[in-house]
Amino acid sequence: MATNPWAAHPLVRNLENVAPLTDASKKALAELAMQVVHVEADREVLREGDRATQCCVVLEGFMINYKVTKKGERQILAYHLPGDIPDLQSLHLAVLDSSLGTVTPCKLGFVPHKDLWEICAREPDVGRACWRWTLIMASIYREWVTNVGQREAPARIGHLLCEIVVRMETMGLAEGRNCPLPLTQTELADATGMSTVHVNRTLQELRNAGIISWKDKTLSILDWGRLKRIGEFDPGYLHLREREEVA
Amino acid sequence: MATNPWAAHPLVRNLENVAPLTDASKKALAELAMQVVHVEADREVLREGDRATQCCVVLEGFMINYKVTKKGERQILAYHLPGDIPDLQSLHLAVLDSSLGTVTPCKLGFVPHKDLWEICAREPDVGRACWRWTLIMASIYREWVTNVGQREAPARIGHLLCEIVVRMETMGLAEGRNCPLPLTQTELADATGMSTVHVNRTLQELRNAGIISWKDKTLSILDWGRLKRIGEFDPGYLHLREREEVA
DNA sequence: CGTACAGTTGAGTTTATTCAAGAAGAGTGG
DNA sequence: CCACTCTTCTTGAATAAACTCAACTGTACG
Repeated sequence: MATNPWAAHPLVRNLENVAPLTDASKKALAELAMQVVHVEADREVLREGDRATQCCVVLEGFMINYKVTKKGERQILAYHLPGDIPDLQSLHLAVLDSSLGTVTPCKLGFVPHKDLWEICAREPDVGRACWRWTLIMASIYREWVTNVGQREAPARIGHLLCEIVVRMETMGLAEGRNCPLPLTQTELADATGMSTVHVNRTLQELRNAGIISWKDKTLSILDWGRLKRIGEFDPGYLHLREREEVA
Repeated sequence: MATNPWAAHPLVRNLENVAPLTDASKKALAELAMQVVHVEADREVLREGDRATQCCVVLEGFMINYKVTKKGERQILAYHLPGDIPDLQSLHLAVLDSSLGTVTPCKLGFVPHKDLWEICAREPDVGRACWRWTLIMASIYREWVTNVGQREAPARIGHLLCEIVVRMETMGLAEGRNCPLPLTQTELADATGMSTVHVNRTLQELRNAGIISWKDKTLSILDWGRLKRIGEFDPGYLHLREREEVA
């Protein structure tokens, strides 16, 4: 399978991680017609309230899903890596309930809903993978509610860092415990519901304890065991290794 | 449609709110074979880590979905009303990432995954409604992340109360702005990530301001406009009125 | 009448926030 | 290469929000 040319396509690679796909499905996914657009860093791509008729596939770069409160505070809801379809739910929920933006410069592919409906109907395993992917996202949201609702600062930051590293590794974007982390402390703050000042001080604690290092947009986990413990991180909610166990 | 005998079935009623169903689908849903079980209040029905081979339909009563942290704190992730299938995601994610429990005494119906797969394959509109329902739940989680992450105490409580009232009304369980609320302040605290003491004081603020009253397990919204404003509540994320607009 | 649980209150403490200012980089144009 | 700007990161100090602890009230129920 890995020798197939389609396997290199980020979308194929991502959905294959979610559920097994037939060769026909992989081919069809890789050959989906996309309108490719390059977007610079820190741009809003879709806004809460917009009505979608197409989906956005991340081909290169790092995106975020977020809401803005009445008081102007931003809550980041998810990070999206290449291969993700951040607005896949718009297939069924046409009106967006959150916004989508770039963190780094991104290469995006837009696919009409119609084409996605067709491929889901023609290749049932693609439909299954898509549904399953949205369910995994829901599971991640549940974990985030818990993170923000119950854990204190070091655990919140620790948990988030663990999640990012694991997801990066799954997509082959991280080696060992080193991983690109093109985020600002402000973005970490908006994801964990903390002030930037507090994030800064919490990161210093983790650094001074020799648990992480983070410079030049690269995060290194120096003591994975301790970070996991501090962040109460158990990767079960990512549902990574259940593929073969499900019908 | 409302005159059909199946329309009274809570499951039919709920899924019909989510997406349009054919008469054949409604009949099939209402006739699903269920193992009916009565469970008393405050019981754990499914535990995080369990492996599911069936789904749980709420027929009567009030359930919660929750996680317990290493430190023993509980985070409530969702409230479930009659007609809900709180663990519908287990169709694709066999290992549960959160627990399920009763708040009030409940009547539950258990349906094997196999039967649900069959009905989804046979009646595509049921499959669509199920997927859409899980996506609406994901949208609610996104709103909760924002609620817990960004809003301060009065807004958190206000927002949660607004959501519960609206969802109750949608299921025909609330009249006007009065609504059964069989929760303790502790359960409100575990849903909003606050201490019970702080919930208590925040509720008193809302009561003293003449915005709500809450006694005998019944919540009354005395000033809906003000509660909405305090809670920054915009029901768009519940995706209630998009049915006809989606393919 | 006693027990259990939910709700309430007060006081002290902790955690995190806000505000403000300075240091360190990265990128730009002269 | 330097000066300039912009953003990010860092630090200190005052403030505010929320938590913990502990006691006490009320109510339901056997």
